[in-house]
Amino acid sequence: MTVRSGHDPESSQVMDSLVRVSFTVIALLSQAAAAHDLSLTQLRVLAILRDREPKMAELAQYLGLDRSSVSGLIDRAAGRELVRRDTSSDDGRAVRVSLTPDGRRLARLLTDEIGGLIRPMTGNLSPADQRRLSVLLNRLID
Amino acid sequence: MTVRSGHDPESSQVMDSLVRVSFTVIALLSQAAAAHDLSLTQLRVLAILRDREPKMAELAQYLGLDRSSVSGLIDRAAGRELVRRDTSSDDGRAVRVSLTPDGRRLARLLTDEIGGLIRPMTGNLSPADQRRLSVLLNRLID
DNA sequence: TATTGTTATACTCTATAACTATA
DNA sequence: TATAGTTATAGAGTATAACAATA
Repeated sequence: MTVRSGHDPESSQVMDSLVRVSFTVIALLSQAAAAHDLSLTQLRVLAILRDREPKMAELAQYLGLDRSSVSGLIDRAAGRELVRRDTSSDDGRAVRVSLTPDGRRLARLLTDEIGGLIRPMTGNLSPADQRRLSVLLNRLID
Repeated sequence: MTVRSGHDPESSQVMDSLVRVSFTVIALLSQAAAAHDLSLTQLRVLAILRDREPKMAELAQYLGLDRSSVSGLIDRAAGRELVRRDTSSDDGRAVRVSLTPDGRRLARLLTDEIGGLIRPMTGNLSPADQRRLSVLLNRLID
């Protein structure tokens, strides 16, 4: 995936390295997920639910997916006992999703394994360069 | 997607920003592809074929997919006249894949549109910082 | 026999449209 | 009526296994 477009060479080069690194990182995440028979999307579900117990519509919002797609995702995750559906007490229509103990354990394990996969890349940099990279990356998304 | 693991804080922070930026970049690429009714994988196919005319097995290698999956991908891309299959002259079993003129036009257009989507992010950085970021990112993957 | 590519099959992911139940 | 969620359906992406053609 090369991004060439008739602009400043700095701009093209940084876009190019960004895209290449992004594909690499996402491939590592997918690999970690696949090792536990999870898709990248299911990995995202577990990551989101680590810090939240959203309603279905909120989860769909986080994931950027249609509510109907999330129904299927949660069906399959619940079938594996990774997540649980609870009907809301205040709104009889709403369904709140949360991690089961198994789901939380797997989420933690995945976090560690992903760290192990990415660290070989970042380990090429000195701690100071890691800080610099982190600052520059954060300025891209803040 | 947060990567926490009991190591140096620099290491965790850079991994975290890497993952977040990677998701953002991949989402932009998917968005650019979707605007032309392409999946991220089909976008990758077009990008790979810009510089190569691989055999099916080689293309599968580049994509990291099974040959059977690539058969379907190329079926659909060929159905849209974006790519062409040619039987190899030297090996009667092999099939060589290449972009059609339409495919090449679309690949070029996508390159420009992706640049337009990513530049707002990188535009926050000075040319000097862009160079620094590029150097640091390249050290992750070289 | 081994390799290249395709096909058959099955499953996940995703969206759209139609539906149920609740507000 | 409007909203939350599910279901039905369809299509893309993916892998595994079985196959035909060629080496």
